[in-house]
Amino acid sequence: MYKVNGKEYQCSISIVQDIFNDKWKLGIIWHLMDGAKRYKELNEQVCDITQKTLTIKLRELEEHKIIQREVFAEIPPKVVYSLSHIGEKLRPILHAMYEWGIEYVKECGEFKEGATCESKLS
Amino acid sequence: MYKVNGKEYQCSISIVQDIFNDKWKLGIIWHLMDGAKRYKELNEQVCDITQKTLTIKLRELEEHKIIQREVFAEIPPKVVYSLSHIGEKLRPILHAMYEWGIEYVKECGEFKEGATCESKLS
DNA sequence: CTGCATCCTACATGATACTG
DNA sequence: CAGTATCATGTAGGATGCAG
Repeated sequence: MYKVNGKEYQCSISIVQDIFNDKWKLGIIWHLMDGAKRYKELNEQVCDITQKTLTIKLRELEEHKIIQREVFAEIPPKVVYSLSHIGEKLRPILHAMYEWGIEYVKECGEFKEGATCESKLS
Repeated sequence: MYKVNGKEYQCSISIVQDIFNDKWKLGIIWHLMDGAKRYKELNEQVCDITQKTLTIKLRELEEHKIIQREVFAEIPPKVVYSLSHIGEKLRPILHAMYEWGIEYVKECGEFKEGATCESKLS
């Protein structure tokens, strides 16, 4: 039995399931793997996400301590988000997911030209 | 640009996001990593899932070719589910998620006795 | 630029009962 | 045993406008 963020889980895999059970968090983390980014950059790079949803998801990731939020006292405002220590440890998992996706397309789908999302496999 | 299962994706990571964006699929796959299992076994082992939802998720995983469904012509009925070739390739990813979950609890949560879900890290 | 406040809807999931 | 059939519900997410 594990207890995190006020919830109880039977298995550590269900923690991961629960945290990432939405449409956006993986994509946000994926883009933060480039390095720290501003709100607007994320808004542009995470395809089709609305401002409202981006804000909510960033807050959730921050509460879960997977990302950090840094505010600069400037005009106009500047806020930068980056992966935390534990967030950084997601990197190999996201890489593996990325590669699995490629494999999956090879077996079950089609590949088209013009993929816009570079691999981040530095 | 990728096209799988009738949908288009900008990035292979979004394929993975889309496929596993629900409350149950990771858990189902996790339990199938033990080996092939019957409907009832899954119903018991995937905590708190209802029959209706289990059926829906198994159908989706089958459509996506991540699991296989095998029917035995017996009375009473016997149906067995198992990971497909591409499904098997999720194994290291789930393992990594499991371990990340442990790390996450160490940093951000509490550990209690009585975790019921063995690690499957044979 | 970085948000928040509303309003709204679709869909994922749950509860329960039933069947070949 | 392995599912369907109904009914009900919460909430994630979208659209839009406003604010410091």
